[in-house]
Amino acid sequence: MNTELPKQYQPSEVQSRWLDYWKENGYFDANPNPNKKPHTIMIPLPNVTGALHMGHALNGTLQDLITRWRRMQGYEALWMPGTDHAGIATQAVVERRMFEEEGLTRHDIGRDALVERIWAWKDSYEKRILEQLRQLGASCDWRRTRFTLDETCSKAVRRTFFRFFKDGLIFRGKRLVNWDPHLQTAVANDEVFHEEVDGHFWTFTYPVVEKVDSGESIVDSGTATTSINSQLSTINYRETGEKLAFSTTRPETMIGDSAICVHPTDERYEHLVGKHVRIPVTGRVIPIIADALLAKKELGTGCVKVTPAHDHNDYACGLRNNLEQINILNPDATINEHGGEKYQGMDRYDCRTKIVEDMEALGHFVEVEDRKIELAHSDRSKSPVEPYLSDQWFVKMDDWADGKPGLAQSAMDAVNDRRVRFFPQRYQRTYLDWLGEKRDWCISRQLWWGHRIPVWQLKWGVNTSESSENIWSESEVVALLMEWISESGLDDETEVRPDSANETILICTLTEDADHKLAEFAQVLEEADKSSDEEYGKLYPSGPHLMQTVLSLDQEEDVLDTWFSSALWPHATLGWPDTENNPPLADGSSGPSTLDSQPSRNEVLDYFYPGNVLITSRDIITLWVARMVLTGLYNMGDVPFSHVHVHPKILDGFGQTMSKSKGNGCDPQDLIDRYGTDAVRFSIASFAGETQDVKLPMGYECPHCQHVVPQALDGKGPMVKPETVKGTLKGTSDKVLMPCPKCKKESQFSTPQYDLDPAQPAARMVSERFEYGRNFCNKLWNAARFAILNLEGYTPGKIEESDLRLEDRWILSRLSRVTEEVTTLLGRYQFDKATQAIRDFTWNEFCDWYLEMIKPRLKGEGQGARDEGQGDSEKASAQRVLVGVLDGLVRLLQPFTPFICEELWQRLNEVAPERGLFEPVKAVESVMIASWPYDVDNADQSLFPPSLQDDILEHRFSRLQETVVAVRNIRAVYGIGSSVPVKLFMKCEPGVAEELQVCADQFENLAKTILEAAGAEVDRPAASASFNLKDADGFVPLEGLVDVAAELERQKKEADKLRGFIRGHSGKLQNEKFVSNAPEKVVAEVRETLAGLEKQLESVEAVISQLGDG
RNA sequence: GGACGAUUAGCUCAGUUGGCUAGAGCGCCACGUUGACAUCGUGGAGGUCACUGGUUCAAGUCCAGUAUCGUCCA
Repeated sequence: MNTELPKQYQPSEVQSRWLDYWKENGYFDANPNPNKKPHTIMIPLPNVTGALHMGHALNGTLQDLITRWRRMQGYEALWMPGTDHAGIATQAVVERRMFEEEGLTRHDIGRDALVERIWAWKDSYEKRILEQLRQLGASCDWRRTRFTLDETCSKAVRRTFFRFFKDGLIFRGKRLVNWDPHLQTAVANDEVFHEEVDGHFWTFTYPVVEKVDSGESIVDSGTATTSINSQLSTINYRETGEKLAFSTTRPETMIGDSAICVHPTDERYEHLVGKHVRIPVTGRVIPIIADALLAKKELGTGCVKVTPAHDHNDYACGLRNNLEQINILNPDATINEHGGEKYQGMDRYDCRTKIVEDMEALGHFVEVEDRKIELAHSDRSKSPVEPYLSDQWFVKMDDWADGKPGLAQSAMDAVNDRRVRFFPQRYQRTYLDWLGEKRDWCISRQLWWGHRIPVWQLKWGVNTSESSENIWSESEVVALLMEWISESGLDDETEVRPDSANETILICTLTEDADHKLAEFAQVLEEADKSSDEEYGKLYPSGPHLMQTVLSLDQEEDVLDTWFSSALWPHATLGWPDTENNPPLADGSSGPSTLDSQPSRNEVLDYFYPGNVLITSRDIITLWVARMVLTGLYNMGDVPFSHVHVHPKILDGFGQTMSKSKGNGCDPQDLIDRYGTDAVRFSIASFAGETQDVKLPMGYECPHCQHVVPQALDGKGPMVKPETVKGTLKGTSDKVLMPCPKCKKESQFSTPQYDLDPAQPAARMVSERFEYGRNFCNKLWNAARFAILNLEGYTPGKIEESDLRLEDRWILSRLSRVTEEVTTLLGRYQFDKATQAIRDFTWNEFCDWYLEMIKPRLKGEGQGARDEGQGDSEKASAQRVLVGVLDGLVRLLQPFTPFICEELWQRLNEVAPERGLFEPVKAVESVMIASWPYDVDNADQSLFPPSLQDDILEHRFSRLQETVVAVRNIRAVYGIGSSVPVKLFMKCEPGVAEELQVCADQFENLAKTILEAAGAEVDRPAASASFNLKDADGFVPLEGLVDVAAELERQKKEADKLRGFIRGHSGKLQNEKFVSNAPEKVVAEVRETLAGLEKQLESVEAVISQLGDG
């Protein structure tokens, strides 16, 4: 490897080498270590639905940055990797693909076969996801990689559910859910999107009816015969002749109407409240109610129909007014028995048509208008969802009856008393507001992919038609069950609770073993010959009347909400609930132990829990973050992390969120291949500020001619595609070719909508914004290249104070500040500012000034060489400082750009294995394990301690910089080439003059300028251009070159500028109120500034008058 | 509908508790390539800080309202 560095940084060559090296040395591994403090980050587990996108790249970069930083700070830093089975999302994606490619539905192949296919999908994407993370340089402890359905996580899920169940926190209830009739599952709110569709807005009437006195005969009004268990069904009604008009977009729901609602203050209907109407198509009679929240006077007729079982607002209204909830749909969205003979079995949309016809025929149709309707769609199946009343399982979030804080409150308390802190802080509000509602958590999903709800239901009923007198009571069944459980040795693994409302006994199981035994039991119950006393006698040893009782035992079909398992991530991954053994590693072992004897406790859990920071995006603060905190408190008695950093979202160039369906997503690998991992990481870190989301204009680079085709919106909606592609892409599965506007050749283009054909040329995604990072890496590379080229003859050695020249002291002062600043900024998760601080230092200070200034010394041509023949020692000290600074810089950058830093560290190890400012030592074998250059707890012991920081020196240096810039400016204005020497005269105080003289050699070096004279006695030479600083005036004689008129113009402009500032400042000082009200310090500052400005103006005016004379 | 955020140079963004001449990167213009880097260097142009009011000696910054955009929750 001892070859010269190439002129350009070539990332791909470097990356694979160091990934292997790090892995071989186990630098990513974290083990319990009593000599170090732990630092734990749990990855926001990516879904195995698909490959990682830019959001993941951002998320991963920041976590890796913090992990690498903490590792260098001496923490035992664990970054726990893993993936989420993502229930609905993954099942849907597999089902969709299966249907598209083979025309099969899940019902065609069955539960086991589908689950098998999903596992295959999971295996393939998990592999891809983990590889993507590796390519990003993620320093996860890969041995500990977890998956939410693996054995370790499953145990945690079962234990948690079991504990919830035992504590009475699990219950079953009916809730209005978003029902996806296509997938036949409930869909979470966040899995629903709204889309405008063409619809109709019908207006109908219901006839008002009144009770018929008992005994009076009924005239043509029907009875509420179809009503369900309503007392109304036994009462007769007749029409009063009045009609109530209302509008609806879903006429079929009138089958399930429970009321008509008006506003309480609506005078038009005041007299009708409390009366009834009849639903013409079913004949059912329902009340007219008043509800201020549901009805709006000014909207339409002011009347609305209320269908509590099929509309979210109506549901709430139904609860407020104690209305009946009438479910009218089957799971496939056909009408159920409440439709009666006329409608039962019809699809909801067919029924809608039929009802409209019937209403019209019955004379209750008023009008219809076309209207755009916001319709909820399932994100997974893309089909409309129906609000639907169904049986679901819940976790109770509310407080206990005795006022003890419940799960939600405990998680709120943790944030309120700052055990968990949000960065930026404003996000804690999202968390607290959401938890504050204390809504019960619906944890059941009607899916096949996931953790099956570990509950069995035991039902009992009558065996024969003979007599039900002797049927067992609930307590008798429970007693029998308990006896069986005890005999089976399942006392600790099951929990039994009667669910009287559903005439069911619930049995929660903790283990698979218990499930097996219950399954066997169920089998026996099913097969038992109910007529054989002998058989039954074995089963049910007690009681002679069992022949009348039949038992059935079924396992719950639903699976748990994905968030149930991910809520446990922070402790489940560490092996909880096993508190006695370390969690298994990938190789099956339990990893190194700090205990000599056989471990008797789970050290990994003890050591790494609670974690330190969760780094995530804001859209899962509620669904995930809040639930991790509450399960952590519930299971572990402690919060899962003390900080939550919420980073920005990545948007496309049009400010839209990236998504697969919009086609604007981007595989980070495209960018990594194009710009290099470090460049991508550095750029991403620079984007990660506190307020703004990240807008990324993207383009596609033509593989033939490298022309970049920008992304464009498709003109109608949010779809994004290369601007040369005509037409819409939505719903297309054919691969679309993109013509290049420049070379006219076609290529595929990178899109999340389908996989590229690797055999064909493809236009990959590019974005100018990543050139920021690429250019920076190249700059750093070349700075290091320069240093290494100039280290010939380097010897390690302590740097004496007397060896340090102005630029050395300055760069050390600056580096000390920057290391301190970056440390502070990272501690606050201000990645954008940290990145900028490092870039500015590297580019604008280290490269632009320091490297330029030491070039003469490195060549043995410094001032010392000329004046005193000290060339060798000057060179040696320059090399030592250079190596020291570069060493520090590489350390500082390692968390941001690990690959280039490792490469440079290794190169440095070859040419300067021993280095360090004050005590040169042999450098460690990898920058990953080098120490962080700023020690927070012990600043004085830092590599670049604060004692190096020197305000006065930095001020002196600024003057040098300003002088050089001013001379360069004059060169540019007068078109004097940089190789033509010029002379410089500086008029200033003697002290300043002395300081200028000290760095005279640098004027020559940096600006090819000879400092002829400096001091108070200096006069403006004739025919010179001039400039002025705060404490000095500079003159550059330009014999023959100076254009008097132009120079006069330049100086007058300068004078005008100064006068403007002076006006502003003196205005302030003349303002009585300012002088009396503003703080003394501010007033003094203004005075001082004004004095300086006036002095400068004086100088400029002197020059102007001379020019005028000349 | 509620909460939060944003609106500053052509583009993407910084701008601390109000306080000296509002900054950066990219892009643009001019000049510059015999050894660190053209993924570069030097210099420069470019901003009524969305709008309207208010508070203040002083507002990009604080307050109120308006407009537009975004996110989350309903």
